[in-house]
Amino acid sequence: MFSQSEENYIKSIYTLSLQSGKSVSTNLIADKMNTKASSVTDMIRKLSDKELVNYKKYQGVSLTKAGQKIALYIIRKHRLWEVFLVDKLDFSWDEVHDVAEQLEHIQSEQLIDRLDEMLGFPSFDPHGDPIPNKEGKFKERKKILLSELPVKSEGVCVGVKDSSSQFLKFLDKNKIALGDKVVVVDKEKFDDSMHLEIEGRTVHISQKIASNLYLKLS
Amino acid sequence: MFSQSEENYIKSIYTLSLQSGKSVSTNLIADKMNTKASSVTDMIRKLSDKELVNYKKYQGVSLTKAGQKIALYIIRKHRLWEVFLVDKLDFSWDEVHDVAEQLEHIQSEQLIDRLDEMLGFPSFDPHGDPIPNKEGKFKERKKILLSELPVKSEGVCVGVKDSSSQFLKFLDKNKIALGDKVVVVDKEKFDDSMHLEIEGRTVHISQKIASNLYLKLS
DNA sequence: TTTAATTTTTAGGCAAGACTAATTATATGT
DNA sequence: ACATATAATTAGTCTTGCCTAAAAATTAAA
Repeated sequence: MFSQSEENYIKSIYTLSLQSGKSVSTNLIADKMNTKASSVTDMIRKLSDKELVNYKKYQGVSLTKAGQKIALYIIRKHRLWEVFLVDKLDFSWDEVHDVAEQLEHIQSEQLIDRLDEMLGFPSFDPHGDPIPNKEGKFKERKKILLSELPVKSEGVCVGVKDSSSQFLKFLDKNKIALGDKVVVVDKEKFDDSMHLEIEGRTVHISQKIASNLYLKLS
Repeated sequence: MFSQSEENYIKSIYTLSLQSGKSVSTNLIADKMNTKASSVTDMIRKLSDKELVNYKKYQGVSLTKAGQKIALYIIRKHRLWEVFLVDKLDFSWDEVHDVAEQLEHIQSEQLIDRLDEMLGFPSFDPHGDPIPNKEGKFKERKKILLSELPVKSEGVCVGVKDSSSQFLKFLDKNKIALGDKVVVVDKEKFDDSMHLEIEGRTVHISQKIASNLYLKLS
């Protein structure tokens, strides 16, 4: 139906749109995709011809309804494969991205439906990101960055903002996992680092860590 | 490492070599791959530069040791995915080929190792074809075409020669599956059709069917 | 063995997707 | 408002993988 390259552009435009809210610039896409602005312009014109993006020269792009539908389906596939790799093949959450990036392009609706079923129709992937259902709908969980929490408050770890291998490995090393209960014991005024109690243990983390961990209030 | 197209050529050359025994002609490859002889020549020169095939102009091609290793790894991946689809996702054996054709190109040794483990290190795929292990070794089962069996002999169904959807669906419809015990009750001199007893049931099949079913003697 | 038929290779081209360099719009600062 | 900086687009090229048509090599037939 669509080439891998087209799918990758659509996915990138989707995630960049989410972050910025409005239409996305050529350079931003080029940066994200490690390619050049001119290549982006080429592809955008192609996607525009197929009516997957709204595009006026020099005005940035946004996905059409059709484009969004495709984006959500690719994301669905990516995240389901991540769950599969972690739950069924014992990958750790920092190892799944590159493989899922390949698997997300496999074309077989039956495969994805069955996989979904086998995994018990999961709503979130191993990083806490929501998985669109067959209709493209998903429930965004009400979550807040740990760094935003005041002293004495508590919550449960439900996701990561940065899902780079470095960050995930750091969390593993410090035994911080999704589902863990977190209490904010104290905050340092000087560097905004935080003293926490995680599943009973005392932990001290930097502001940078705190601003990449999502909690749900409990 | 190698493009999908390169991998597909390598796989085709491998299977055609098995059948013919000797080096494979350009036209044969073109036929199998639904492409043109000139395209085959192009690709063969490319593979020859990478020392994956032995090639002298007008003399056909054969795989080098390196090429064989790659072929076996692709076949390993293809057949493991077929087992996965049938055993874990309840695909029927006539539905798996196209999806496995895509999945076989996913690059992740870890993925394949874990998949292999999850499936219990299977030795044969759903059609009875052997699965190479991590080192590329596999045991070819001693098997014989049902059509070669004399009256009164018996065996167990272990594989199919033709694995087209039509043939597999025919077998399903007639409740003939791998593992079934088969007794040759009688043979018609006129059309070489056979009267069988399969798992207790009486079945009458044409010569064409019999010459596409592999049995192991029991 | 010499010709005819077949197979294979070469030559030249096309589309997708990328790139560099040059050009044109838009945005910014004074 | 105007010059300049930045961003986006166009023009032209490259590689991969495919194609058609023509030429060359091999094989088969008389």
